[in-house]
Amino acid sequence: MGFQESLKAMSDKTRREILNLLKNGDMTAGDIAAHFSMTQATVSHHLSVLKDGGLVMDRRDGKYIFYELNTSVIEEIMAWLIELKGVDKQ
Amino acid sequence: MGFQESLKAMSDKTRREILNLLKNGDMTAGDIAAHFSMTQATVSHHLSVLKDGGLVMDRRDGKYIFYELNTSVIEEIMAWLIELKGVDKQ
DNA sequence: TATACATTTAGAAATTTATCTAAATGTATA
DNA sequence: TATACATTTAGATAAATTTCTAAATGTATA
Repeated sequence: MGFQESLKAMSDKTRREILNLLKNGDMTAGDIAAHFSMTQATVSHHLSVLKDGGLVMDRRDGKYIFYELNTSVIEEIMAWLIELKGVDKQ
Repeated sequence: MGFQESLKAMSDKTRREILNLLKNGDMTAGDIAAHFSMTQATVSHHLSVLKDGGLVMDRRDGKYIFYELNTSVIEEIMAWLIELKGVDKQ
C-alpha cells in the first residue's frame, strides 16, 4: 500500500467512479456493483485494488460489507502534485 | 488528451521520475533517457504517453527535442482530488 | 442445521502495457 | 551530398490488467 498502488488504483475509470460514489457516503459492495454493468466479481476486484491503494476501507456489518473513502492517501498525492507544480511557479 | 490519459500517464513509476526530473528544468530526450537503464526507444515511448496525457510538451531545437512540464493538467487533477476529499471534511 | 443471501476468491481468456531490437526520420556538418 | 547524431516509429514478445464464470466463504434465518 504505497504511492504506486494508490495512483494505479486511481488510473482506472471504473475505480474513479466508485470513489465518486463513495463521496456521498459509505456503501455496500452490492450497491456499488449495481451502478455498473459488469459482474459483482469484477467490481469486487476493483474494490480490492482500491483497498490495496489505501483509497478505501471496508468493514463487515452482518451479511454486508461496507466500503468508505479513505482520504488520508489523497493528501499524499496532492502533496506530490503541488511539489511537481513548483512552489515558485504558482 | 483527457483526464483518463493524464492519470494513466502518472500511474507509472518511470514516468513519474521523468516528471520529477523535469521539475528542475527542460531536458532533451537523450538526457532524460540517460537517467534510466532502459533503451532510449522505451523512454521515448514513456515520453509519448506523458505527452498524450498532457503532462509534458516538446519542442525541437535543431538535432535535439526538449521536453518540459505542462502544469495546467496538474491543476485539473488536483481539483478532482479536492472535490473527492470533500469540502466539508477539511 | 439446512438454506439463502452477500461477497470474495480462483482460474482462465482477452486486452493493454512495457520493453526490446531494428529501421526510419529529421537535422547538422564535413 | 554523404555521414553522423538525436530521436521516434514499427513490429515483436513478455508481463500486467480487466473481465468473466464457477466455486468458496461468511453470516443470518426458517
